[in-house]
Amino acid sequence: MAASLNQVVGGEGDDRRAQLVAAAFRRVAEAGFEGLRLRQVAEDVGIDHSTLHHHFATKQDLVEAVAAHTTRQFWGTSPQAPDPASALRAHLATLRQMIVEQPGLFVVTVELDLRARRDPAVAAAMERHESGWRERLVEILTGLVPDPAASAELVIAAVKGVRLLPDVAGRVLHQLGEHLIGDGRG
Amino acid sequence: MAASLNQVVGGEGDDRRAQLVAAAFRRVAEAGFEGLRLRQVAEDVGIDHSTLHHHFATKQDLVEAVAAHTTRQFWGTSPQAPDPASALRAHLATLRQMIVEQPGLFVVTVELDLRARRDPAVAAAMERHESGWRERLVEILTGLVPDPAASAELVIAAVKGVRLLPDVAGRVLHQLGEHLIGDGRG
Amino acid sequence: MAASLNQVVGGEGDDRRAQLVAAAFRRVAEAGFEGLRLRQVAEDVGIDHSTLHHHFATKQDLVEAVAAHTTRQFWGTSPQAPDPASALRAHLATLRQMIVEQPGLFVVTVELDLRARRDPAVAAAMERHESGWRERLVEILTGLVPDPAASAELVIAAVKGVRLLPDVAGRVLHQLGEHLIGDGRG
Amino acid sequence: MAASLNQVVGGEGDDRRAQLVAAAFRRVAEAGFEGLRLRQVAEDVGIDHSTLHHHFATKQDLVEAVAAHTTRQFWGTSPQAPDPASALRAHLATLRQMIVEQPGLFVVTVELDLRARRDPAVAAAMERHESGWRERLVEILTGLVPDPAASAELVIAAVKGVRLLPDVAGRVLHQLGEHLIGDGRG
DNA sequence: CATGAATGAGGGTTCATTCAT
DNA sequence: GATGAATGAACCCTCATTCAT
Repeated sequence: MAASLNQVVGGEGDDRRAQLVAAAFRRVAEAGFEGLRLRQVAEDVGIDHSTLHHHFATKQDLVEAVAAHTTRQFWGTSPQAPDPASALRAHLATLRQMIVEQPGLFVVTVELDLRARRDPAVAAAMERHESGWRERLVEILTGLVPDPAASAELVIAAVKGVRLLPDVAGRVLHQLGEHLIGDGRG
Repeated sequence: MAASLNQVVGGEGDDRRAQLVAAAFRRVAEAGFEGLRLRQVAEDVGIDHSTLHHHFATKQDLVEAVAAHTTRQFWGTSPQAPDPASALRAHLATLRQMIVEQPGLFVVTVELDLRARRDPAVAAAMERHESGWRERLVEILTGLVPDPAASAELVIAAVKGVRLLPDVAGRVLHQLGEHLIGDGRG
Repeated sequence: MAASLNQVVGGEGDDRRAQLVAAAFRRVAEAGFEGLRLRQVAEDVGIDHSTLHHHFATKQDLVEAVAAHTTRQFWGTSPQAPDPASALRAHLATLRQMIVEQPGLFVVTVELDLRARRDPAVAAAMERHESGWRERLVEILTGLVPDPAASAELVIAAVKGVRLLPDVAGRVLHQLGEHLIGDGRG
Repeated sequence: MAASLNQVVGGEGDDRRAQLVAAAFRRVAEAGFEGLRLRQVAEDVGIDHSTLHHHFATKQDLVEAVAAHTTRQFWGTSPQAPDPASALRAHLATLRQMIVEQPGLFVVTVELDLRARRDPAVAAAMERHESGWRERLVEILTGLVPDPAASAELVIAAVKGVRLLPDVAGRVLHQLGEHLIGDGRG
């Protein structure tokens, strides 16, 4: 009774693992993996730092959970669009909005891209994430541009290039979209 | 004369600094700032780790020197081109070649972009570097595209987005270039 | 009857204790008290490490149980011999056989001897064990050697000295036995 | 000047490594390898615990130094004797005296014997030590007993068996000596 | 300019133990 | 009796930095 009430009311005890991952994510967004300290993560959640090891045996485990948690935040909702052009516009608009509203998410993504170079587990997570994104883009771009695969790569590159710059993301992605859409007309 | 004299007489000290910066640069390229260890840098150069502090009082000083050394490697040679289109093509070709041939340079650049978020000195260096690049791009794009400033931003974004991917850099940058050049005609 | 009933009804708990002691004994034989981990012991038995504390409130309790379990393995069977000489030979042969066949038992004994220096409970257990052994030896040696007490001490020392060396145990104990038996004759 | 004076007067700065090994040795004698703590060792010497790592990169290095330091304390002086019998008596008397006067030395030896089972470096040190001892014993026993090799093994066993018992060491070793010497007469 | 000893803060990790369920 | 979350002390080790030589 008390337990179920606790779950319903507070929900705080929901999942310590999730809390820890969220806290770690926040720390990485602020200080990078370079500045990720297990003691701080535990403190953020309000538990002893040794208790963290009860949920994540090693720091690496937590890092991998952060990678999964980060990539999971993409493509939660897939908006349906009547035509390829508006689908692309919607896609880019969503990304621009995410870049503006959740800058930390993209900071962590860059951190993960960098870490992937020395961390096979993270590399696998990022490749899975990126290939999903690529497929989605190719799907959208098919029928809109002559070479969907190449254009998808261009879109990915442009987004990656403005990930850390909310101020220019809108302009750049809009321009890119119009370029691609206009291209189909030519 | 003065330069060569400088190298002969007291230049060894400066040489050491350059050696240390180069070694640190290499370490960052391999292991990130997260994996940068002063002891290793000193050992790479063949001096005691205490001696390193005679050349760089603090680790931060070395990091800033790495930032300067990194940005300095761009735009060493500015190829002259008869017309804007070939100037842009040359610019992108140069970048593609650098990405392929000096991947470490771009890894460090991403590391610096990330570190710039928490390190004002690095931030200043990167902004200086990037505004120089932007100006150069605007110069090239003027007369070629309707909105040189916006297109420069797009180019920068695309390059940043493929910095870590030598395999797709060529395709993406080529496609972008043709887009921009073709756009001017329409 | 009572015994079998005990096993059926409430004996499982006692079984668990025995299992835990046996597992702890094995761990000490392999890794020493230095490497004794309650979690591993519990895991070896197939229970949660918290549950172990229901059977042994503290690690010290388990250690003392291991000491008791270890000393209990000696002198289970007392072979009857027609004369003192063959009694001594049988005693030494039994020990040699145990050293060869159950090396772990003697490793733990050495561990216990060492721990006894800082652990009064273990010290008491070992003293009890050793005085029983000594009495038995004096009994055997009486009528065989001039100073049974001193010779018993010599036998104990020699056995302790080859406890960890199954390869030389046979030779050494045999030689010692013949020395003692021959001595009586002279 | 000050430095040489310091060396002459206090001698304390003589060798930090030696001081640390001595302190570690003392700790092992008291608390076993199980209770060896680098922080305490450093504190005993009066330096920060991190400084200890400047002299011994890892705990294992210190342990190996302790093993070397321990075995080095044996056979420092080799007393010359006119005949084998008195040579054996002198050898055993020396050992008995060491056991009585330096009990810690033998406690550490037992600890090392035990650790040798899981530590190849320590095992090598102990084997070297023991084979040296064995050779010396064989040399002494040759001409005194029929089977010097076997008797050497018996002596080693007996000594090992009384290492931890200063009270009985004298009696046991004396009896053993007379046994061996008397044996030659028969 | 170079060295090696020393520092101290802090890192991840381990482990026996406790407690609510 | 059994579990899993939590604790806190302690562990070995790392690293940038300082200082006397």
